Amino acid sequence: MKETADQARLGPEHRELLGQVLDKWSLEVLDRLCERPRRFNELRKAIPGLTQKSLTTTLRRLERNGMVERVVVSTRPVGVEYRIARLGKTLQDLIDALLSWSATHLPEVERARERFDAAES
Amino acid sequence: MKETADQARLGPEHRELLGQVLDKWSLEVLDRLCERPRRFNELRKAIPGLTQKSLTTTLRRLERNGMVERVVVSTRPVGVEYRIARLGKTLQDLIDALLSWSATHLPEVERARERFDAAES
DNA sequence: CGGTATCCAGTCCGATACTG
DNA sequence: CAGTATCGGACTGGATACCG
Repeated sequence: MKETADQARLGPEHRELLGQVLDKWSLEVLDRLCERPRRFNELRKAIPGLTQKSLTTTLRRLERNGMVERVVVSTRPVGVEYRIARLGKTLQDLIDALLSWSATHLPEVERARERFDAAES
Repeated sequence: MKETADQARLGPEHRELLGQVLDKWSLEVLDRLCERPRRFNELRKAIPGLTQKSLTTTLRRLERNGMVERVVVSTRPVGVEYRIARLGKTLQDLIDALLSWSATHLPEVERARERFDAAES
C-alpha cells in the first residue's frame, strides 16, 4: 500500500454508541450515579435544566445499553432507584477525565471563541 | 453538612463545550486530524456518511473553539488544509480512550441491548 | 476545490395533562 | 413518586444548485 489506509477507526455502530453514552445529559447522569444510587426525582433536581421527559429518555437509553440498572423499591408509594451498572462503571474514569478536561480548558476555549468571533468581520 | 451537597460538577457552559467537541462527527474529525493535516475533501472521503454541509459545520465549530486551524494553501486551484491546534491536541488522549472504550465494550453493549429488548414484552 | 444558499422533511424538546 | 401521551415550535440534516 502506497498511501495511508484511511480506514475508519470506528464504524457507524461505534458512533451511535458513543452518541448514546456521551450525549448532552448522559454524562451528567452517569456521573451522579457513579457517586451513589439515586431516585428519579433526586436526579431530576440534581441536574438543573433537565426535564422529566429528557431524564426518562436518557435513563431508558442508558438502561438499554447496560449502563445503569433500574430497581423498583417496594415502599409506599413505590420508588424507583437507579444505580450504575458494571458496564457503566467502565466509563467512570473516562467521564472524570472529560469533566476535568472541560473544567481545565474552558477558559482557553472561551478566549479562542472571542478571537474567532472578532476575526469574522 | 448533613447531606451531600448535590452541586453540579459542571454548569451549562461545560455541557455546551463537551457537546460541541464530542458530537457525532467531531470525534472522528479530530481523530483524523491528530494523525496529520488534511484537506477538506480528503476528510470528507475519509469519513463515510459525513456530508459536505455537516463537515463544514463541524470544522467551523471546531475552529471557533480553538480545536483546529484552517490554513489556506496558495496552489492552483486554492486548497484549504485543516490541522489540529494546540488546544485540540489536549483532547487526543481522551479521544483515543473513548474510541478504545467503544471498541472494547461494544459487544457487551449489544448483548445488553438484546436482553433489554427481549425483556420489554 | 471548497465552500455558501436554500428548501424541506424528520427529529428533538418543553409544556401540559393525565395515570397507577 | 414515577412515569406515559400528546402537541407545537425549534432545530438538524440531506439534497440540490450555484459561486470564487
